[in-house]
Amino acid sequence: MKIKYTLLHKDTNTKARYGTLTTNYGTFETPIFMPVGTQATVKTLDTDELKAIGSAVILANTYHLWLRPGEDIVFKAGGLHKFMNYQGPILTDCGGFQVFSLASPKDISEEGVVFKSHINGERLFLTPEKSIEIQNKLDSDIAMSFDECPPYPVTYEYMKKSVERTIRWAKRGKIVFNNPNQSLFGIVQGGEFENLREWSAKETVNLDFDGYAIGGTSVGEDKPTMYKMIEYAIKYLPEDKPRYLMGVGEPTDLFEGVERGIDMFDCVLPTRLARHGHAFTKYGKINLKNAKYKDDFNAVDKSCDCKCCANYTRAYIRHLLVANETLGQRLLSIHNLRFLIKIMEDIRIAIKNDKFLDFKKEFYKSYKQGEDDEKRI
RNA sequence: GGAGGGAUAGCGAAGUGGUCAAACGCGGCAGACUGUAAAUCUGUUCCUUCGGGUUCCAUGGUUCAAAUCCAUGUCCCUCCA
Repeated sequence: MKIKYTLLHKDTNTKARYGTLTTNYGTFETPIFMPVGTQATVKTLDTDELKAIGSAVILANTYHLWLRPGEDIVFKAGGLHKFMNYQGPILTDCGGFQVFSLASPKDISEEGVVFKSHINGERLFLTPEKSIEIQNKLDSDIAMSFDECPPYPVTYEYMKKSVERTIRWAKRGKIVFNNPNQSLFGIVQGGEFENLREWSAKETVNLDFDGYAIGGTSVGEDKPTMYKMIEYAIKYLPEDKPRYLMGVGEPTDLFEGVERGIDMFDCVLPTRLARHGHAFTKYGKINLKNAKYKDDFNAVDKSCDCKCCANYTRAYIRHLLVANETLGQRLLSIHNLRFLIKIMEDIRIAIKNDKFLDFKKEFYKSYKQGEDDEKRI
C-alpha cells in the first residue's frame, strides 16, 4: 500500500499545516521530526526506547546498508522492519547526501556516482537505478529518489547542470521502482537560486511522486538563505502531498520550516550532539562537559518528560560523559530526541488551535541558540 | 656493605652543549557539529601588565652558551652480598 497523506488543518496565520500520514506500519501526525538511524539503528537507542520517546517514524540509509550488511541480507531477513525489529514507518535516504559528503565533482557523471568506500576504500558505483533497487529490497515505507546534494556555495552554472541531472536521475529511478508496498519521494534541489528551485520543484512535481523533499539545505549556508531555499521551492509543491525538509534541524529550524509549510524533518544533530556531550534545553543548548556542571544536581532540563531528565542529574551525566561511559551518550540521545519530538507535538497542538505563532514566540523567548542560561531554570 | 640505572611541565615520556618554554601521549579547559566516514574534529594547557619573566631534583662549577658536561648532596629503582 502507498502512503496516504491527509491535510486536516491549515494555520490561519502562516503556511503551517497539520495532517496525518498513513503507512503500512501505522499512521503518524505531521509536522513530525524523524530520528536518523543511518545504519539501521538510531545510535545508542533500541526500539523500545524509540517508542518511549514518541518516535513515530525513523530514517535509514541506502548507501550504508548497501555496503554493510548488504541489501540482500536485509531482504533475506524479511525487510528492514524485521531486520532491526522496528514495527513503525521507516524512510530510507537514497545515498544522495553521500554524494555531498563522500564524493567529489569529478566522481559524478550522467550515469551515476563513483564512491570510495569509507569502510575499506573500495571503488563503488551508485546509480539512480541501483539506489532504487536497493531501497526496494530494504522494503522501507518511503524511498527517496537518488539526487545530487551539491555543496555550498556552487556556481549557478554548476547548480543548473546538477539540478537538470537530478531530474533525469529521478525519471530513471521511477522507471525501475517496483515495490508496491513502498512510496517514493522526489527531491527538489537548486541551491539558493530562486529560478532553479522553481524549475526543480515544477519538474519534480511533473514526475508525480508520493511526496516531495527539499534537499540541499543545511550544507553550510546561513539561516536566512536556508529559509529562502524553502520558500523558493515549497510554493510549487502540491498541497495534498507531504513535504519533507531533508537534514534539518536545530530547534529553531523546525519552527521556521513548519511556518513555511514543511511536514517532515530529519536530522542527526540530536544524537550526534548527545554523543558529543551537548543537550538541548528550554533555555538553549548546553555543553554538559563544561566544568560548571560538575556539581549541578539539577535535571538536564527540568521541563522535559524524558527518562533522562526524570531520573538523572547534570552532574551525573557529565561524569558519565567525561568518564567516556556510553550510558551518558545514551541518556543524552534519549533526551535530545525527546526534546525535538516534544517540540513537534506541541507545534501540532498549536497549529490545530491556530496558535502556531504564539507558541513559536513563547519558545523563542526562552530558547537562545547556542546560549546557556541555566540560571533562569 | 658492593655495582649499576634514574630524577624533565598536572601525569607518563622524548630531548644528552646553542635551532628548547622543551616533541609526543594522557589528563585538564574550551569550541565546532544540521538527508551520520562523526563516542569525531579543532584550539588551548609555566607566569605575564604580551615588552618580557622564571623553568628541566638541589647546590656549586666548566663554557660565549647547560635540561644536556663536571663535583657534591638528596630521593627512587634494579642486581649482587
